[in-house]
Parts: sequence; C-alpha cells; structure tokens
Amino acid sequence: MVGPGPTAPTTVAGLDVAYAEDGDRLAAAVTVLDVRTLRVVDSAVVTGRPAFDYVPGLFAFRELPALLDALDRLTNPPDLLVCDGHGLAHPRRFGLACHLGVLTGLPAIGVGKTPLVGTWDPPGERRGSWSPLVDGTEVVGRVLRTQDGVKPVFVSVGHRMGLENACALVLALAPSYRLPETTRTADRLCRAALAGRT
DNA sequence: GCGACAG
DNA sequence: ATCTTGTCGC
Repeated sequence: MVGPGPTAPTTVAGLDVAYAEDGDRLAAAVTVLDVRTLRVVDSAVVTGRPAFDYVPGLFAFRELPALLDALDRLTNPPDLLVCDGHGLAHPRRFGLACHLGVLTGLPAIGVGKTPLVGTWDPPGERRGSWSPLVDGTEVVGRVLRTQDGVKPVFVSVGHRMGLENACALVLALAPSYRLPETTRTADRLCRAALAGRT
C-alpha cells in the first residue's frame, strides 16, 4: 500500500488554456486547491504557441505540451487533476483527461461543458441530479447538474478514479457555480496571463 | 459518401 | 477557444 489513496484527495488541480484572438499564442494554467476549503494553495502558468491546430478528437495534442509544462512548475504535485475537456467520453475513449492522467501518473477526471460523443436523457433540474452518458453500448460518463436549473456538465473518468467518485468530487468542487472552482480559478489565471499582468 | 465534432 | 448587446435577477 502506498499513500492515502485516490478516493481521499487533499489537493486537487484545475487545468485550463486560453487563446489569443488570432490563435498564435496561448496561456496554460494550473491552480491547486485545498479540496476542503477550496482555497488556491499553489499555481503555475506558462505562455506559448499551440502545438497543433484544433481538431476535434485530437484536442489533447494541442494543449498537452503547455499543460505539462505548467504542471512541472508547481511547488508540489496535487493529488488529482480536474481537466477542462473529456476523459473516457471520447471517440477513441481517450480524451485529454486520460492523456494527462497517464503522463503524470495522477488520478484525473474530465469535466466538459459540451458533449463530444454520446446520448443522454435530461437529468433532473436539481443540483446533484444526473443521467448516464451513453455511446453505443457503453456508459462513458455522466451528465451532471451542478446547480439547480443550470445547464449540466459532462463528467467522465480520466485515470485511476471511478465515475461515482468523480461526480461526487465535482459536486464538492462546485458549491456555488456551474463549473468546479478548479476550472474557474485556472480559467481566470490563464486569461490574466494572456492579457499581460501576472 | 457526408456531416458532426471537447477547447 | 474567441467575437459580441442587452437583459434578467440577486
């Protein structure tokens, strides 16, 4: 046995990337939050150029280099990664969250704002309601309502964590807004870096 | 074959 | 992703 285990993360990282208007420049940010207080305890941001043009399904290859770069600059590694995009809910069952999980060895989950694959029934209107995201015969994720009456998010497993725990974590990370605090803080950081002031 | 398609 | 006005609501 090694460590506290993937189901009891103390720190969770949010990752996000922002692009300049012309698309020739990007900023990748990672914010590390204390899962209990939801406070940012560490962060890193790097600027660079996109490695590829955007192609649905190959999205990971575009943002991966910059995100790994940012992760390397953290003072200490987080217990888990919350990615802006999908994990298993991908045409080849291997989205950005899977790439990041495997490459870092850390547990990882994907939280997408829009679907890439799959069909689903509308979840209940209340926070916490969900319905399975199905692609073919496989359940590849869950459509989860994080706030009453708001558009649901698409949660899927990336690496070393089950779907049930992933959804519970996302709800814990989203007490007030549609998106988890991890992606919200990372989003603000990379946008600020792109704008200049840091 | 054609269209759709995370960010 | 980014570009965008006003509008509704706490």
